[in-house]
Amino acid sequence: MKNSNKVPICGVTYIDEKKVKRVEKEFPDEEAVLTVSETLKILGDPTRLKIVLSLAKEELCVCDLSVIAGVSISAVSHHLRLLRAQRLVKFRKSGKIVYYSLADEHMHLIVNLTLEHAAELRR
Amino acid sequence: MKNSNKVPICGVTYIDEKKVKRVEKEFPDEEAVLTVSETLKILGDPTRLKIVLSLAKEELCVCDLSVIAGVSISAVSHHLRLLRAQRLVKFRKSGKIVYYSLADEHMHLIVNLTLEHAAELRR
DNA sequence: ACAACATTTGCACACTTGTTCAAATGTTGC
DNA sequence: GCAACATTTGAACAAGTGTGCAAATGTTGT
Repeated sequence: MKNSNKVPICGVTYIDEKKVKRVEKEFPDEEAVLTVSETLKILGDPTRLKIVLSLAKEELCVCDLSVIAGVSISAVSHHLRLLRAQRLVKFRKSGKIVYYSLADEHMHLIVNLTLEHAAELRR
Repeated sequence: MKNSNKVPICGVTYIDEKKVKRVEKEFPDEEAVLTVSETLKILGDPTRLKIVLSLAKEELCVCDLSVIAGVSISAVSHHLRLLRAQRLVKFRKSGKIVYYSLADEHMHLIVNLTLEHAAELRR
């Protein structure tokens, strides 16, 4: 951001300071923005989205997820690590096999809303 | 995907084919998955999320967005191009100034849901 | 036509990301 | 203990991304 050192930033005449202040007044703090954007970024990958969409229907092991998502088991595992880190999925171990499932109900809602949005765009 | 050429993929004993088939049965088609993940990816950047959060409250010009988001006007403009391409925002021109706003109501919902999810994690 | 200004665009560069391969870890049954 | 297997992890690499700078575009008022 070079502009902030210079005056005027844009022609001061055109900046609507009232609007800016109004927006900034109840803006989520930096941390919240980062958390949310991180979550959305995690979902913003086709492979991970497939994983999440699958888990929205069934509890599945890594191996089965690999088949559905169409990538290697290793790749799935890497993605699951990210999903776990953001607490979007949970898992339980049963011997060698690890079963994953969605962490909470928010995930379903978010995904479904975005599907609706996509559907609307195609009309 | 190297595994798909080899048999068995995992120990055939452990793959639950029924589950896999069940999930694949009504899976969104590839195109839908790509569209949705693309939308989420777009929102999955702190700067763009700030832009969207701002526009959720006020119609704003590029210059004001630059101040709120804390990046250069150029950067904001680049981001707005992406947001426009995904039809997440719309705009109107008034002389030199271009005013941006959110494209539809889905955006509000998606963002708010994710904020809720974030809030829940912090409890 | 010109100067002033908001916005956009092309380029460059550091940085991030998704993937695979190979090796490591952990678990089961012999 | 050992072999078999599911999963995880680390390294490496190509491809993608966010940013600022500088130049281009478009608009207004003189």
